[in-house]
Amino acid sequence: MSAAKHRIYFLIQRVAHRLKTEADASLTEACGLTTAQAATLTIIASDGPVTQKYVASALAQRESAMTAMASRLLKAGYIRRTQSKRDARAWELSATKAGSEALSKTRTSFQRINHALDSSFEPDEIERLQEGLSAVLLALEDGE
Amino acid sequence: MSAAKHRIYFLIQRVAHRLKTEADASLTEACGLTTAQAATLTIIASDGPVTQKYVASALAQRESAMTAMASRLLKAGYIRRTQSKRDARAWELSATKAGSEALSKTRTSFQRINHALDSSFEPDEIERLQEGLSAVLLALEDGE
DNA sequence: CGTATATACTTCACTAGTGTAGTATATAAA
DNA sequence: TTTATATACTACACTAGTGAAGTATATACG
Repeated sequence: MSAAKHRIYFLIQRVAHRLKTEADASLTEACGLTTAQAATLTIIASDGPVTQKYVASALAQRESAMTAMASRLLKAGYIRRTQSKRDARAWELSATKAGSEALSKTRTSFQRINHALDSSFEPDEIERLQEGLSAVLLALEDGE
Repeated sequence: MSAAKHRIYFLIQRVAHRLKTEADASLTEACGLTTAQAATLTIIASDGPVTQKYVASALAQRESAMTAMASRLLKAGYIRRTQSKRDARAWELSATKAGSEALSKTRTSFQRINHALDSSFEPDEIERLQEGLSAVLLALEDGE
C-alpha cells in the first residue's frame, strides 16, 4: 500500500528523467535548445515581455534559477533583456527572432516522446492522466 | 493532438520537479537524506554489495553520476566501499548501519506526497498509472 | 603468449536546479 | 518626509545529473 505509492513516486522520477534525457538529445540536435531552455522560452515567447519572477513562478522555480537560465539564453541570443520602465528592479524578457525560430523547430522533435506516451496509454487515458497530474500539482500547492 | 502530448511531457516534468522538491524538504528534515540519495541507498541496501555500474543502470544513470553520488554517501557515512575481489577495477558498495537506519526513517516521510497522489487518482487508477509509466520506460528502452 | 578490445571507474566542463544572504528599488506607515 | 518592510534580482555554495576523454584492469582472439 504505502510501498506501492513509494514506487509510484520513484517511477515518476525515473520516467521524467528518462523522458528529459531523450528530449534533450533530440532537441539539442534539432535546434540547439535543451528542454529546460525550451520550457523557459515558450513562456517568454507566448506571454510577451515578462519579468524573471513571472517566469520563475510559471515554472515553479526560484528566482535564482531564472537569473542563471536568463543569462544562458541571453548568451545564446535567444532572448533580449531590457530594464523595466515601471520598476527599476525588474528586467523585461522577450524572445529574439532566433529564439522564436529555434522554438518553432522544437515542435517536430517530440516524435519519440509522443510515441512512447502513445504506446503506453490509451487515447482517453492521456486526458485522464493530464487531469490527474494537474490535480497533483494543485494538491501540493494547496497544502503549502 | 501533438500540442496535448507536448503538454503532457512538460506536465510530467513539472509534477516530478514539484514532488522532488517536496520530498527533498521532508526527507532532509526527517533523516538527512535527499531523495536521490534515498533512491541510491535503497538499491545498495536491498541488492547487497553491488558495483557502481549496477546501481547506475538500475537508476538509468551514467557511471560518472554514480562516482559523485557514491563519494557523497561515503562522506556522509551511509555506505562503505571495498575493492571487489573478483574484479580489481570495480568497487563493492554496501550500506552501513547508519545508512540502513536513515533509510528506514524515510518510509514515514512520504505522507504529503502520498496524499497528493491519493487525492488526485482513484485507487484503481494508481495501478494503471504504474503500468503506464513502466510501459513508457520500456518503450524508450526498446527504441534505443 | 601477446595484443586488441571491452569494461569499471574517474575527471572535467557543463547545464540546471535549491536555499540563503545580500543589494537596490518600491511601497506603505509614522 | 522619513522609515520600515516588501519585492526583483544577484551571488554563492551546494546537490545532481550529462557527455566526452582518460586510466587501469579483464577478456577474447590470433
